[in-house]
Amino acid sequence: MGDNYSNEKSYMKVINYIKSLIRDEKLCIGGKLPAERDLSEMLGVSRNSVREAIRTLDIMGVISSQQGAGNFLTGNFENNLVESLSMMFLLNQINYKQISQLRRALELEAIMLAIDNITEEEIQILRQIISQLEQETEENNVILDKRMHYNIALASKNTLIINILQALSEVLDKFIVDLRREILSQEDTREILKEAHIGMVESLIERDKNLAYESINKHFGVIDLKLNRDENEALKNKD
Amino acid sequence: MGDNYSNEKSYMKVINYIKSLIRDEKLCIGGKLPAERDLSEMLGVSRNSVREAIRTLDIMGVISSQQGAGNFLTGNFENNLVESLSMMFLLNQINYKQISQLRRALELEAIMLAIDNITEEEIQILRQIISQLEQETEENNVILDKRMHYNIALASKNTLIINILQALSEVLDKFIVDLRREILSQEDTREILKEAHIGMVESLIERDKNLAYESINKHFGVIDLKLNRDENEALKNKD
DNA sequence: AATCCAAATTGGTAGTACCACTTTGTGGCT
DNA sequence: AGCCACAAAGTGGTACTACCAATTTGGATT
Repeated sequence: MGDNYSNEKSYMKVINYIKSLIRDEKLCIGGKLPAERDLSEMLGVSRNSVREAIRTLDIMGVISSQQGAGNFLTGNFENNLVESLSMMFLLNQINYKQISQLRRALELEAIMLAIDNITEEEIQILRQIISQLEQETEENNVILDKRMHYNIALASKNTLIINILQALSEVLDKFIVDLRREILSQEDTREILKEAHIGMVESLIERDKNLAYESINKHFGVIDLKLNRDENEALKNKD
Repeated sequence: MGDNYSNEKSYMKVINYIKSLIRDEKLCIGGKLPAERDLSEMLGVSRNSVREAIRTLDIMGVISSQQGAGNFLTGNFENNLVESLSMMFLLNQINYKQISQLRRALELEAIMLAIDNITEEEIQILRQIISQLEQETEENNVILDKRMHYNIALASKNTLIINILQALSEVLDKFIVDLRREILSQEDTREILKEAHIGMVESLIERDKNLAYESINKHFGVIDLKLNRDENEALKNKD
């Protein structure tokens, strides 16, 4: 009966209000939200509820809080993805293999889009990274590796894919330092990986989608090999 | 100086504590979290802070709150993704095209994985959906379309990809009902889409990755066409 | 043994008070 | 006039209390 609409949770009122501010362009990125006490009064909810909403938007990456200054609309979503993926990991809902498969799909799409959209400057950056790969310290290789993938993603010009790839990279850093290090420390796999990387950059220079496809395959072939071996060992340990 | 480590925000203490419960397997999916008042006392923080943490985990999809009963560990992450993507939309950080590109990448990976992993039962389900596509009501087509994509995703056995695709589908539903309806209401595009769908199922039956690739291309070719046309019209309207 | 109702439990919300940090503005100094 | 310092105001961070609303629990009644 009583359609009094008050079933809406208080903190949702706040979130929806902030959404409406964004929609009506009364609030833009970088802008400052009304003070918590003001929001509280305006919407007729307690400051607790306001803060629950703010905290939520904070974790989502929509806003960032600065004590003493205010809450500001930002729009950094990578961190949110990292948190979510970490949680999925913790809950055993995903494993390395699934992340690797997702990453493979996105890297492939990214490089294909990059071939269509990359600029001359972006190619220069990649050329430079590749040439630096020659003076290989193990430590440097990890950094250069990440920088290369990141720059290819950037060239795709797809914010969403860039963000997700970045988040995946961070999660992998957090959970499988060992695997990355192992791959890079072995002569043979490192060599294949290097070939794959060079192939990827080459494909961007030549706008060669077939080469891109092959290179991505080569790249993730190495990783899958390791993952499958780890999986088998895990199974053996169960006996 | 004062490395007193108390810089950690109170609500982060709570989140980390819950994470540790999960890590130590003292808390499993479906399990009930300690009561808010207990958490508050245990960790030496106010109930406010506990609630900010709980709310955050709630929005992330990690837990779900039931008034009077308790907070329970769930692990439904789709909703979180939907919220985040909606926000990115609102903030104009992403557009239809980028979502479509991401979806294309995931659909492709999903069908490739499905070819390797699909079971006989899952194929039967898809066969049935395809045959139902013949008796085409516009309304039904939308539903069947979604069901088909979802079942292919399921067959990939990659939770992460399944979740993201599901989230993308919901976001698209929320924001571009018109586009979907338009594509399905036009004789020519609908026909191509149907061919693509049949091709996708066919490729799963025959374990034919080339056909899968072609079919995905055909499928998203239709969508991209519409998107590009919309984009051009938007540009024209700027004059 | 099954049912029902009251009490305890637990999440949802409001309000107040105070701390910590930042911004602002005012007054005094050069 | 311009600069600096310091006080005041503004704002997020946290704690505590009180009460409401829904669920669960457990004992009394049948």
